[in-house]
Amino acid sequence: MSKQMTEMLKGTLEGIVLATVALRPAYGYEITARLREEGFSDIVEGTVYALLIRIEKRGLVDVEKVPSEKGPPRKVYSLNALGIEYLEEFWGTWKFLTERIERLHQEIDNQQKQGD
Amino acid sequence: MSKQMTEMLKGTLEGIVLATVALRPAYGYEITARLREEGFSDIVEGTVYALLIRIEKRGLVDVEKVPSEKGPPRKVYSLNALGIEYLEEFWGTWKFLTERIERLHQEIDNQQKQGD
DNA sequence: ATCTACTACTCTGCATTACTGAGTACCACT
DNA sequence: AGTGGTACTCAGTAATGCAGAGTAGTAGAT
Repeated sequence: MSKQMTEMLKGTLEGIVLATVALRPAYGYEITARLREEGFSDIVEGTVYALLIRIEKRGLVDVEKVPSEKGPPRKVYSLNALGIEYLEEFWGTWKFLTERIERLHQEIDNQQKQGD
Repeated sequence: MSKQMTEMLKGTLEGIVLATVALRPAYGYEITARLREEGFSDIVEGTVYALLIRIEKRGLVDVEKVPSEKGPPRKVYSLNALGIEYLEEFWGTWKFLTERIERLHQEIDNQQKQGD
């Protein structure tokens, strides 16, 4: 993982995982695997599990233990009402940030065009 | 500042400041003020100054001391070749992240529409 | 002259978060 | 017994932003 990406994930990985769970309930190992498929190739399991415990403690998700055919029981997480609310807030914060960064990017772009 | 925004700024504030300086050279107090005007109303000075010292140490910016009419001399930062390269990398990482988050957002949106 | 206010930069300690790297446990197959 | 894949846990570390205080320079008010 590039250092840049690691730092950028701080504050966004939580939203990404909440959104993943919002799409459909999932357990840690599955979430980690899905993130890796999505291109976050170097996400470590420990990071995801720690995050899941965090959001569980904050009461954003409900947890259900489900036996697995191939290993220890799975902790299946699903977004509850508080989690949905929190995810909405995340989209808002994210939108605010992307708009400002996008604006900066375009200002630089325009400047470069004028410099030709 | 919301806790969400604080965490989200980790890893992105650096790019925001680099982009701000790329637009035109600037000094710390000015950058802080500009960020506040842009909507990052609760950015603290200490954060920006610490970040500037960091990117200076990494050799991403050049610094020039310029006397001020109204206070201590200003440290004017401008992006150098290495900084420009680094900023390009930032845009790449940022694009990767926004694409994936945007995709997640739309998948949830589509799901909600189907759920009607 | 000194007090206040604004400009401008610095510094220490803290909270949060992701990574590293190791460990535990359960099951299937050889 | 040993290997490999599934599934979760945990201690220690690095990086970053915030809180809050401090230092300094200039100008105008008291």
